[in-house]
Amino acid sequence: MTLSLRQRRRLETARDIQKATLELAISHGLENVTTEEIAASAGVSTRTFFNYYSNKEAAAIGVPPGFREEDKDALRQGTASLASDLKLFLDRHMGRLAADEAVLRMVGSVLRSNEKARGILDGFLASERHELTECLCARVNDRQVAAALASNATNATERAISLWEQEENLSLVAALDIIWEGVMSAARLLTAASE
Amino acid sequence: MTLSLRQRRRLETARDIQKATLELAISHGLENVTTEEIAASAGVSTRTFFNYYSNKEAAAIGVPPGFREEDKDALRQGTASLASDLKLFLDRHMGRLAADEAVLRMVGSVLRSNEKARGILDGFLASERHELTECLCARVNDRQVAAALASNATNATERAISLWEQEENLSLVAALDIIWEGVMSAARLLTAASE
DNA sequence: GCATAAATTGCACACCATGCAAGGATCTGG
DNA sequence: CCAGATCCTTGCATGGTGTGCAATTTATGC
Repeated sequence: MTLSLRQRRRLETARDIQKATLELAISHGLENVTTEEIAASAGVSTRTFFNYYSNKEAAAIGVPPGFREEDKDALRQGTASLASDLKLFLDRHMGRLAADEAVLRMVGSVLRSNEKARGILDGFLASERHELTECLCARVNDRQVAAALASNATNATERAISLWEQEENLSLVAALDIIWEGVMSAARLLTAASE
Repeated sequence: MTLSLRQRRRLETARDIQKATLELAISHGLENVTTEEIAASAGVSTRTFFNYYSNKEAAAIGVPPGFREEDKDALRQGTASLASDLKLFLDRHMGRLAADEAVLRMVGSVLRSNEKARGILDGFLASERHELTECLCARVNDRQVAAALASNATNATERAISLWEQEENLSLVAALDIIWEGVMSAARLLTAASE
């Protein structure tokens, strides 16, 4: 086995706490739930709750999946057009997010009403954006351009998730397709008749 | 006079509290400053502090200037290329932000280290993005494309501010020029050899 | 097994944020 | 200029948040 008993238990309680947080948040609203209630519902002491997460908003968000090294490598070394390589990268990442749709939907609901939670996620997204910028520097040789592309990409992901939340019967990857189409149209509009 | 004594005083104390918050945050870090200290420094009671702002992060951010109706009208009814009309719009907005550079710099410093503050600002930016999306719908007739353009625009503003914070001797509008160049290059790269 | 490291917990404490009610300042119309 | 309405400020009480510390229990590696 690759994980020790201690490590497995740690991951397990972390998940238990997040699960308890999200369930209580969905039924009563995160603002109206105390850390004490969450801890009790997860079967740990209040003090232990704070050993895992620094506050209830962080507990609700948990640890979102980051980019995979393999995917980043593929993007850096891709030989197709930048647009299609980038789309492929986002598709893979989105596929990973889709693995936990239930959690994603609950987290989204919390984010809509809680400022603090948004801030925590925003910090996480900022570091993802930075990571992607570094990665894209291997393709474009200009940091500002790489940053613009990375912003486009992470924004597209966010908007795709938001679209998926609104529309029933629309998968995450299908939502990303729609959003990406918009991104490409916007790029064409911006370049049209300029210069 | 257009404002009553009451209204003027209200604006004034709101500014006093923000000023006190930012000054204390700069010298000690917002985390290490209590609402009690801020209130005392602003010359009001703790209770009054909370009558103006719901927490110290909101007090630090204050009320950022939103988009002007005149600028939005100009964007909706613009006849030049979309890219240049949008750039003009952003330039005007940035000029307005530049009017209070000192505050902007202090707020930026707070945002870098405070999650809750980021979340509050992010909520504000989301509503600005939404506003801009509505506005752009008058130009592009497709909501997803408008949303992509609006994201590009607000992201460019954020990155321009961040660049301005890093580089000494670079004005806000000059920073926006650099960032915008990157946005346009990115758009060209995305459209190149695709389709 | 046994020493070591890590996890859990209770407790104390400072800080945050809100409701309520009393008192003071400002505004409005006569 | 004054009386009532309205808004603003404040103190107080209260419940929730988050951290430091020390004691106890539970894995781990030798």
